[in-house]
Amino acid sequence: MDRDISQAVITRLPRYYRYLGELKDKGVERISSQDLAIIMNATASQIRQDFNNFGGFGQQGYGYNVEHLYSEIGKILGLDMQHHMILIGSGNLGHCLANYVNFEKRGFIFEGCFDSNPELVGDYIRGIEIMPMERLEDFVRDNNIDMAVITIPKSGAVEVAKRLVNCGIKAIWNFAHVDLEVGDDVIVENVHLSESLMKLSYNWNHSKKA
Amino acid sequence: MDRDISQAVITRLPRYYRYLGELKDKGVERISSQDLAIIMNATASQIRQDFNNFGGFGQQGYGYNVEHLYSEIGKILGLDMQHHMILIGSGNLGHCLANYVNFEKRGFIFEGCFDSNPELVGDYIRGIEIMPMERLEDFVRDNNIDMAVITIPKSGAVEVAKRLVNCGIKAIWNFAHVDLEVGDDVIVENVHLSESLMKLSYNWNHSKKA
DNA sequence: TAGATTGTTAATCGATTAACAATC
DNA sequence: TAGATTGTTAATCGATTAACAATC
Repeated sequence: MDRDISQAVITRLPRYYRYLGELKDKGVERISSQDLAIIMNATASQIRQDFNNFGGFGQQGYGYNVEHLYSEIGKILGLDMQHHMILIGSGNLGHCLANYVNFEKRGFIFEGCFDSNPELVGDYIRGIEIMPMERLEDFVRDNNIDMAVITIPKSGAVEVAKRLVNCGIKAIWNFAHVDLEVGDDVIVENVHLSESLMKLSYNWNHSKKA
Repeated sequence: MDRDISQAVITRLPRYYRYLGELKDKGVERISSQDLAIIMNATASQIRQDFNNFGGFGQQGYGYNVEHLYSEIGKILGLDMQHHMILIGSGNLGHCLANYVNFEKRGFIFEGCFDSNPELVGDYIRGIEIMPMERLEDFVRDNNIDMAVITIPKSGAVEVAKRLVNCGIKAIWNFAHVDLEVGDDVIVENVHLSESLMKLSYNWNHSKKA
């Protein structure tokens, strides 16, 4: 159905979702693209174009029904489905992600955690058992895992990604500072924190001179 | 000097920096835009355009000297300077960031940490003292702090950002899931983890149907 | 010198914004 | 019905890619 939507649009969807959720919580029933544009600091034109990639959610002369639009965007993002996830690496970052209660609310459920450090094996993070890396393949197969989160250092990440792909994982949320080489049928979403910090550094340095 | 470089270019700089660092570590002396393009999965044309935003780093018939280019991009990104940072929030995410040894190597130094939970005050994260929020303004002024990292929940983030701006902070690395409202002279770099995860979710859902 | 490869201009492509007819 | 606001087409803007003259 909705093939070849640009990543620029996809990147904006969660932000729409957030603002619509806030409006919904405030009890706002309907909103025009113009008013939403003001709140979100965007253009009404872009908002209408973005939404129309997925079908007509609005009504002429009325605007958009907040609750309906919110729920539709949620579905587009796949938030109406359950995602069974595993965590590779149980360091601070892994802990932090496992503790994000909001993830679970949105259908992202951590089913297991793996760590190469034998001393941590057997511990629990928020009810999730830490297992040895050897158990990875079996666990993925037995528990219908469809997403993996890589929070280990870059040195081990490429190898782990290969194993994940080999046992059928199709989505990887990668926090290791490498570009993972996977096939076209595997989706990788990178969070490169140090690159984000360098970007801040650049913009800070260069704004001072303006 | 180098005004109005597009954010698309800036976003790519840290990635160039990473690949050039790896080449340097491997002992590679020079590289052409063509070869770099292959390694990085980009186009030679884009690479040359990007570099030329900042001046001519290459030489016709030769290519680019890896070590020189690496060091120049580092300077452009401000990695040759020290950044004095504070951490707002000492949860798992704060811990994880404070423990990134590579940040310190690149000149990003955590000087202090603040938490509203009185039970944590007085503890240390990697040698950094956790202080009560009341001490924020004084500490910033006395220690030449120029960057702040917000790792507290969204509910408190807007208020804290205001206080940071009021005491002169010009760069905020924001992990709270809100858009901070700050003046034009303050740089905010957002890391919205849940939006990143939703994007992964979208792409995963929609790739299956292809 | 000849070959290689940059720096840079021109062409293309894609994304954003503007405009307006359709319609609630 | 008249006013409001969408859905959508057309215009603009910006970013990427291609081409090539300059030059090491």
